[in-house]
Amino acid sequence: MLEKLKDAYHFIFEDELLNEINTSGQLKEFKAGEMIIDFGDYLKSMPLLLEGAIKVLREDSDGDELLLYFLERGDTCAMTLSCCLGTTKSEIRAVAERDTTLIMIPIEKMEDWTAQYKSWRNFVFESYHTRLTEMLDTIDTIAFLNMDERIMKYLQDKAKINQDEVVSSTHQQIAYDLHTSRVVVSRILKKLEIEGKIKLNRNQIEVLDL
Amino acid sequence: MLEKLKDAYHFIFEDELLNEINTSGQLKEFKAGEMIIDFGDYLKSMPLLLEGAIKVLREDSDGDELLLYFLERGDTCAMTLSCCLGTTKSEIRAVAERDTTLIMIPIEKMEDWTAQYKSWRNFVFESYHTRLTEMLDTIDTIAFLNMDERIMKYLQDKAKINQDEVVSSTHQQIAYDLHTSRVVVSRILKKLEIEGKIKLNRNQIEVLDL
DNA sequence: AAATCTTTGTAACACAAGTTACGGTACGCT
DNA sequence: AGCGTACCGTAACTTGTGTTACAAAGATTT
Repeated sequence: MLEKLKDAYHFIFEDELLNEINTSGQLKEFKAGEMIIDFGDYLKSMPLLLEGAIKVLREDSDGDELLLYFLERGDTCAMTLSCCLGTTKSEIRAVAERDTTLIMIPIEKMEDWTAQYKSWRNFVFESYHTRLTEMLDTIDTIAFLNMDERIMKYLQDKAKINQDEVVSSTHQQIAYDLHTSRVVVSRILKKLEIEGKIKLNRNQIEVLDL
Repeated sequence: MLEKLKDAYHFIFEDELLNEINTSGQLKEFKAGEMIIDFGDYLKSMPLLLEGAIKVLREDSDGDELLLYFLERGDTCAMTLSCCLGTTKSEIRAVAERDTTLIMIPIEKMEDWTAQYKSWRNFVFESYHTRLTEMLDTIDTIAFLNMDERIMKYLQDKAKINQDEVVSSTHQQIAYDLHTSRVVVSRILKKLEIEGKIKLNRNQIEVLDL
């Protein structure tokens, strides 16, 4: 574990802190598709992402979903972060986008480290900052783009996150993430294919325009 | 200034810190409608809200606006906060919603206080948390509500922020904030009036259903 | 009061996106 | 091979929202 940890975080944290994380953190693995956090969960530990990718979702009262953003190595879930501190319920759902390993840090440690390590404080602030920026981007996408553009952006993001220009999703799954209907997705995907931006196959979409 | 400061923040900060804020902070006043921060501004100080209210906007590449949220007494602009730390440009515009007084804190102080005062750290974390929550709410509103509901929510929020059930805005101003057109706003407002939820007058909308 | 400007109301139309419906095609299973 | 299921394509229609156009009502200036 220490190796993976150093691999991902040695730029950010000093050795002493890395060792602390190593001793008090707990390694957890999730298979692609597994749920990591659900709405309303109380969190007693904070996740640091070592490998893989996580997608973070929002849900409304009718159970309709909406993708917020993806998390990659080196990220932490800032929403979780603030939930930990406030011991409030989770406002989001987190699902493993692909096989993922993360370190769970007990929240008791967090306050100590915040007081003690400047690098930890910077990391926490940095995380909040990137998360806020990501949220702004999400808002821009929903508010200012039409569905064609949103789908294209979604595919590009997903290709990037999975480091694979072939996105393995059904039209229905995309529809859930973007809070629209399957028919709309199919229609627009076909249009994008005709425009030469993607190539369609069963369960697979090749993104040509990255 | 110290009085106002204590008035708004004595629950949160210890006396020592309040005194520090008092000596290094600078009082600023803005009239309703004045711009406080614009897109791309570099920030060399962080605002603490003493009195009044601020509205925070986002803008897309075409210059179209969208209201993100309102700030009240005791709030700070978490976007600004993270801009300060990263010394990056402002991603948002902040406009005085009504006459507003705030304290500008030089960013150099912030790091000292973060290391030194637990109450300051808590305040910063708390601010990030409420801001993220607010952003989630904004996303919910845009993604899951239709325009009727968005307008109603907007009016209720605005009435609350200004502590006045009469909202003094033109239809055009509302249209800008919600990123839609004046005609749409007029149409829906008329409908809401017929439903008995509001009462329309020139430049004024009385919110009956708070 | 006349002229002008701002704000609001309303109709008629355009268009993107959501819905319903149904057929076809690939895949897995027995 | 035959059957059932999941996935995809497409047409026809509805709905919500944006657009254009114009007129009327207040407010402001001259």
